Parts: sequence; C-alpha cells; structure tokens
Amino acid sequence: MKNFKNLLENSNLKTTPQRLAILKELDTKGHASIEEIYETIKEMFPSISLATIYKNINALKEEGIISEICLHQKPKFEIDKSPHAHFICKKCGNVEDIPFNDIIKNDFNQKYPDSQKELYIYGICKKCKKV
Amino acid sequence: MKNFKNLLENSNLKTTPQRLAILKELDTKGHASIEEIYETIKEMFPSISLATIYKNINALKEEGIISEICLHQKPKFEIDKSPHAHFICKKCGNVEDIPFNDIIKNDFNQKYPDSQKELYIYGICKKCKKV
DNA sequence: TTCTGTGCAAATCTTTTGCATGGCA
DNA sequence: TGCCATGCAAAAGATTTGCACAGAA
Repeated sequence: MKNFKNLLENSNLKTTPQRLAILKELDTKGHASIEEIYETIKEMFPSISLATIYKNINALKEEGIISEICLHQKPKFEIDKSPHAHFICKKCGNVEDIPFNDIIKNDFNQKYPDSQKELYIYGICKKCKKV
Repeated sequence: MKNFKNLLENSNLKTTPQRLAILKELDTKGHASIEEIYETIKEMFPSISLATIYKNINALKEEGIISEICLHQKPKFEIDKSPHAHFICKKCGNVEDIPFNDIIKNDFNQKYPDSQKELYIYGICKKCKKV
C-alpha cells in the first residue's frame, strides 16, 4: 500500500480519514465507481455522506491525484499511475490495464506521447468469450 | 446524405420526422450529445420534447443503428460506420475518427477483431497544441 | 485558533416513465 | 384502423450547493 498521507500532504488538500479511505479503496479495487466507493466506505464510516464522496472525488481529480475513466456504465476512478490503456469488457464491465506498448504502433506513439493520451478499448474479455 | 428512411424501414422502428431529424443531425455533426441534438432539432420542430430525444436515442441504440461514445464530457452518439478509433481532444472536446490500422499493432488486432472493439483516445489535438 | 472538510438537507440537473393524443403503415 | 410514437408532466436518479458544526494543522 502506498503512502497516501504523503500524496495528500503534497497537494492542496488536507489529510482526512475519509480521503484516505477513498484512496485506499481505489488502490484496492483498481477502479471503482462513486456508488462502490460509498458502499464500501460506509462500512467503516457509517456516517459518511454521498456528498462527501462526490466532493472529495472532484477535489482529488482537480489535484491530479486520481482520474476519471469513462466507461459505458458508470464513470469509475483510479489513482494515477504510469500510462496504460484500459480494456473494458462490454459484458461484465471488468476493467483490465494494458501497457501502451502492447497495443499501439510506434509511429502513433511518437505523435502522441504516453503522458498526453488516455486510451480505452471496449471489447469482450477472455472470461466472457469462453461462456 | 444517406438513406435514413431505409435504415429505419429495415429495423423494428417506424419512420418518423423526429427520427429522421435525429439521424440527419448525427450525420451532419458526426457526433452529438443529447443536448446538442435537442437544441438543433427544436429549431425545425419547436414542439419536440427532450423525452422524445431520449426515447429515440435509446431505441436507435437498441436497434444497433447508432452507438454511444462515452467522452469525459457528456455522452455523444454517432451513426454506426466502419470500425475506427475516436480521438477526443481533452481541451476542445472535438472528436476525430482514426482508422484502427493507423494505431493498433497487428497482433493485438488479431486478438480482438475490429468488429468486437471500440477504442477511445484522449489527448490534445493539433489545433489546441498550436495555441 | 484558524480554516478547511464533513454531513445533512435542499436544490439542481439528467434521465425515465405514464398516459392521452397524434400519426405512420 | 391498429398500433407505435410523440409530447407533456410527473417521477426517479444523479450530482451539486449552502450551511452549521467538527476536526486537521
């Protein structure tokens, strides 16, 4: 588990248990929607409100600590990490990370450096293909 | 301009002026959000309701005539055409179509045939880079 | 102690639904 | 003519905002 306290201290946001819980949840699940985050965190903080989740998600996005990945389903969020593509299964909704180099041709990579692009691929994952 | 009447006649949906207007609008703009469609069509059909746009968009999606592309902004829609990637500018929100072959490595293409995948790339477009 | 964050409730925005009427086939 | 589509209004859902109190620095 990463040092989330440090992440927050280096931003313009104060460290609060709620924020740490959100980051921890995103780290554990990899990607999670507002609802998912809310449901999980409510177990630890029964009094937490949905509004707090929304406010913090927006604040963390503005600080560049997390980013929104937009799926056909609900938007999900993840903690920023090295550039990679998202493979999203259209059946089960599962999200898989794929390194850019496994997918993208070099000349296109040169035109648009990793740091500047986000990539989403929707398809049917291996599990769902078997069924 | 394509024969939208024919598209509808080959589906389970009846041909109505509103549906033709929606398809025409999507064809003209390339991609458009619910709001955009509504605002444009209201000029021709002042009495059209937002609910009609929503209902028709959902019906056209179910018939496979249009598809939803999910951007960081609002969802937009487009008339189905040959498989291609969407390049979405994070600054101006403009959407550009790019053939799969210009981007994706062959071995990945073989694993996931065109027909099974949708691809979105978020970056900064040429215009915005110049500014 | 100061100032930001939290949690509640209300407000706003977005999307869906029900129903009476209108229009396509 | 029969049945689906439209448009209105209301309902349901999702997200944001205002404010008083609590908690981090």
